[in-house]
Amino acid sequence: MRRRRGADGKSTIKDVARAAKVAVGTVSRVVNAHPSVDPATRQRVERVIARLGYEPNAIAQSMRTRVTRTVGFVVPDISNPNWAWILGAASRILQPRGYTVVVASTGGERALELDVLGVFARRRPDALILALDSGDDGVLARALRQLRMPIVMMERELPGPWDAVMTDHAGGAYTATRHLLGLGHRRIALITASERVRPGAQRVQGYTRAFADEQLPVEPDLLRCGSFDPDFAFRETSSLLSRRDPPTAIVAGGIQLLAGVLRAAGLHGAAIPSALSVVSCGDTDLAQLASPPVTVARWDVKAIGVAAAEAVLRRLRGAASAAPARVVLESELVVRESCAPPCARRPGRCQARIQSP
Amino acid sequence: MRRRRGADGKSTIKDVARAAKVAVGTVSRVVNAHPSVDPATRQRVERVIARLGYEPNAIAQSMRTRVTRTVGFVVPDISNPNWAWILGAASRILQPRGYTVVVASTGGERALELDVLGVFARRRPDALILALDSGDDGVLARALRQLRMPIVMMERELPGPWDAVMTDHAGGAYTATRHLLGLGHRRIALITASERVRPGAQRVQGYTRAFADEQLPVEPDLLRCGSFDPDFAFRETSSLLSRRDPPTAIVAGGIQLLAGVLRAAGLHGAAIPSALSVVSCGDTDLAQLASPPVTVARWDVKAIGVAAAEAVLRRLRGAASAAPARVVLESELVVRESCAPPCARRPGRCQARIQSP
DNA sequence: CTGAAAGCGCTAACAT
DNA sequence: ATGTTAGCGCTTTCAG
Repeated sequence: MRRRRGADGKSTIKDVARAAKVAVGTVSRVVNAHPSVDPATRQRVERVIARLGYEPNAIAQSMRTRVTRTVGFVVPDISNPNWAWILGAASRILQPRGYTVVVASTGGERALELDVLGVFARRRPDALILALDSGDDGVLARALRQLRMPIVMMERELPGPWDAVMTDHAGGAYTATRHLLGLGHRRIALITASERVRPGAQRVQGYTRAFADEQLPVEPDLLRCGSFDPDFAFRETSSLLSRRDPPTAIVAGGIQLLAGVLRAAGLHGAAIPSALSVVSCGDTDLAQLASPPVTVARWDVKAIGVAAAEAVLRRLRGAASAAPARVVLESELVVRESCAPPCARRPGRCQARIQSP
Repeated sequence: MRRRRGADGKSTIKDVARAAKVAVGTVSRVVNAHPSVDPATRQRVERVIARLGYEPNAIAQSMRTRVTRTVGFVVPDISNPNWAWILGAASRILQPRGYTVVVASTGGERALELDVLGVFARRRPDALILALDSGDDGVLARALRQLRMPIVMMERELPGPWDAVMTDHAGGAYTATRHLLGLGHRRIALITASERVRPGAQRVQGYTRAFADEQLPVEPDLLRCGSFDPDFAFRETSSLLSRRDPPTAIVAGGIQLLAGVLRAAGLHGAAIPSALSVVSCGDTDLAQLASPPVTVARWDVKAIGVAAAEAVLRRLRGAASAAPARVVLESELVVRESCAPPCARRPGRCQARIQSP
């Protein structure tokens, strides 16, 4: 079986054309399902394609057409289940439409974020879905604009002409805090991400508003903003529980933080909810199956991915210059058993069973 | 500032050459850090590049050089934390080396797997890291071979000339089962993935071997192979606990399965470990923080990603035709508090505290 | 050290 | 309906 092939051993459109005794244009037409091809010719070409195992070279196609049918996905850490779920949801929509997802993690570090934008400037995906962490001094926004491709921001607020999909984390933290306030708690700690990233800032805002509503003061030391790392939550919880007047309740302001809070609470022997009430922002197996099950402010994580993918498709289908869309997902409180009224004496140490009559 | 640009508004190597008054070849040389460029010329070109915001078009580069600096990553479900961790670990190695990871989920469905392989046949990544689920009738293996690129299989055993990295799940299940057997359990259930995928098959094998070692018979109905979906574990656990002679212990043979097992056990009021002992294959926050903490057979999930990435790099660095490497990671038992000797009477219902002297 | 030119594999006119 | 051909943007000889 004679056939000439490219250096990598794959046959090219030329090989097919030669073997089928047609011009390359014709092969291109059958590959792209162009209507004006004689059925007989089409069949002959298709047979040759099958015989040679010809696969159109997407690189060459992209070079010609200037579209890669590729969507970049940039997040701080793709190992984080939050982003993994979102990626999964987005790719479940994009993949069947012929788009391939190209991922990159930034570690939330500015330098890497810039690097990654550079990579995508060179690779020319058709669109970008991203969550950038480093604050904006205009450099990032400019870099994004230079990309000249549809961009969808996730859970972040970087001013610019791009679509954005996010969760009302302020609302989530607000409801969580109110719930605790309503139970009679006053020393409520909030552990969450740095205020420089939207979810962190939003939660602080919701928390603060809940206190303001009751005309109650916020104690600054009870606000622990730093990162989404469970170890951060562990350290902060330990530190909080070691205070002379430990908080009677903690809001874990991030999907991954609950694990750190529970671990530290366990180590400190702080019984939940008798000695310490806990609310988590973000529902997980852990929140549902912990003892007791943890009250959470939950939202539809995957919906972020779905909305982002749909925004991308909308742009790519021609609404390229429509006004930036902005979708905000609601957060809802699910009351479980991790919250109780605060213990009056020996705050943070009391044992509910012992104290009850 | 005059400058001609491509249709997408990006300047090309030609624009740079024109503006710097050099030939495109020279621009190419400075971009690729070729040594033989006069320093003065280099500087002039670099300035123009900065001024025009020129970014080499990776598509065109790939077309010429036939390398994409891209690695495909194919798994059943990228939302699954197991794969997300592995992807994270792999990309943490690949990204700094200039490789971009392209992901695709297959849902474990044959048709999609074939689709995805087709996509990658066209996109021409430099290598592929994958976990295929559908059994092999030779079609898949042939498709992979036609790809003519380095391939690394993860957690799967598909015969062929590719590297493989996997975990000794048989060993994990064996140790877990022995542990239970040693405690005196005899009716031990195993819930795991379908036997058609390696982790499922391996766990059944380890479990069976543990019984064989003790010359004990395996009761087939206690083997529940089906999927890695927590809902599957939930259903099977419910079904098992509804038996007239429910198992006294359950091995959750998959990282995600523990959640389903615990949920069902909770609903059935089966206290752990007094009424039901539980071992999980795969360590998680849930296993560590459940009450009681769950004994697990654990292994280093990320190491799979690291090993896969390293295998890819090794091939890409020239060891293209070395014999297929095969790395097997060990699994280790971490005893926590979810296992106790089986309850003698009223199996599956007794309360440990009531029975102890 | 630098310029000129030949393609990489494909699509999309433009002819016929 | 099909053949021909001009590039897409880049790298890489090959001359000079």
